Amino acid sequence: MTVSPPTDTDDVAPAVAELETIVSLSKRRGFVFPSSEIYGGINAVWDYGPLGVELKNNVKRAWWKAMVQERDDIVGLDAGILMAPQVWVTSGHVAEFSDPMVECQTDHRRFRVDELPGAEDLSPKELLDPGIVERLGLKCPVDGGPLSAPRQFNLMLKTYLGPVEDAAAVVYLRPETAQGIYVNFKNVQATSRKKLPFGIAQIGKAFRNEISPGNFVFRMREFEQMEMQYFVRPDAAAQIFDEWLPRRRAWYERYGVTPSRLRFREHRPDELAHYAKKAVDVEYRFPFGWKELEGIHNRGDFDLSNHARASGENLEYFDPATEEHFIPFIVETSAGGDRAPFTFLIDAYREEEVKGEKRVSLALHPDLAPYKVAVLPLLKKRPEIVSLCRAILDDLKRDVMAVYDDTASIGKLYRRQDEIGTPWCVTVDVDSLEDGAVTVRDRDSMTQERVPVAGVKRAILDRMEAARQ
RNA sequence: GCGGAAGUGGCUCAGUUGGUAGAGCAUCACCUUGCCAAGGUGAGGGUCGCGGGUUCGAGUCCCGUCUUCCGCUCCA
Repeated sequence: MTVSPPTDTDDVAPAVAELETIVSLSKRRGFVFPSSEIYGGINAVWDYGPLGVELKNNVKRAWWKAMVQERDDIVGLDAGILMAPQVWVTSGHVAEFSDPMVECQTDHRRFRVDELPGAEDLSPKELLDPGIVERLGLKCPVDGGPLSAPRQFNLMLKTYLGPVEDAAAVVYLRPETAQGIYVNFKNVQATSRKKLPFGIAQIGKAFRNEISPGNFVFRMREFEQMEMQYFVRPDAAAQIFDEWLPRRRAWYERYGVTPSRLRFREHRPDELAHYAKKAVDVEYRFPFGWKELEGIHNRGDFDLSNHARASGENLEYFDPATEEHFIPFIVETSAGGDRAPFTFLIDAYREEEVKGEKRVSLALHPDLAPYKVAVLPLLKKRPEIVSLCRAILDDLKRDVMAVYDDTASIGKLYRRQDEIGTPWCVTVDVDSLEDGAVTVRDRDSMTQERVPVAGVKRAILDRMEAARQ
């Protein structure tokens, strides 16, 4: 599998819009708000508004559909955010996510103490010794400047389990959802009776004390992951890894992301995470550069072997075909549950000039759009028209997200729906009262079609089905 | 965490040498219009991020703090 070279200057596919434009639209129309805004906000946490939660739920549903519903080799799981503390020792996160670091006083670069020349063999206690810098004469490896005393950086969030704040009850908020899948491997395999290769899918919150959060919802301290852990024979891992790359890229394209704004990037050996044998990112051309949307990793037997060793449980799989016992390898696809909706939102953004006015529309895939259809009266003064609208709306609502609006002229009502990505509008006019038909207007083609009132829902559902082809 | 910039109605911004806040758009009501952001009248909405200080008086000056953006560092 060939992947693109890791450059950030590759600009064959410029971003759709400035980040501020997207943030502004999100706030204005109720997709995303800063958390706790009336108190000045809280760093790196964002809240989804009425439209945002619909978009995000639709994205999660689309992912689940592709992973679980449409495949018979993957099953779902919803594990707890809180786990036994030992899980994070075994996973390597306690060691890898927690580093004593020093900062250069002159150029403000930061370094892990255990990577400084002369400090490689220090014990964990010595690494945090406030006098260690002076005692060993440590200097900034870049400019030779003086270094601060070591400080502990811990990327995992902690809380207390139980009513008493006792050190013994400290637990972590999971920094990744994957471990919930690994510790349930035996339970899921036994009850689902799946044979290798098979996968476990999970969507849920994870928490990290990011050093540099930012870029809107791109890097948050509380975020959602959509992960699928695929358990395979060790000798099949490399090939199965390669098969997942195009599959995952195709998923983004299936829901409308422009192909030229997607690329693969393979991690260099020196940037691999502590658990990974091989890693390829699916990247998107965000307004702030090419950034990771999703990581596809070959984790080998790192996780299951360590959990087997630390817990004493036998986590081997018995292959009835070859009568072998072995620890499966894991190929994971780990997608951002906030980055994905963010990407679909950005890539759907359209701007055009109409009579000197800027017209904004979101070309969201119908499966992702917050509302599938808006029911609009051409003339709200006629009570028969409004009540016909209501009847049509009530019928549509039983199957799809639908909305009614009559607080502006018809042109403006259309524009509002365009701006939030509603693919279809149903318009009731005076003629509807005579001929029993209404207008169905399509956002992207700007075409209109007369449809009998009794066939409106069928027409919308047919269009949704057609959009999935 | 360091350096730089910025925080004024939902959004985008103006606010002159300090004299207790405005515009456009948006929202709502009524009138008008009746298939792609038309027009008119009116209304609601801001203790100017937060706290403190200087001053007779602070959106304007000073200090602190929080948040956002850019760069560095780090990271999925």
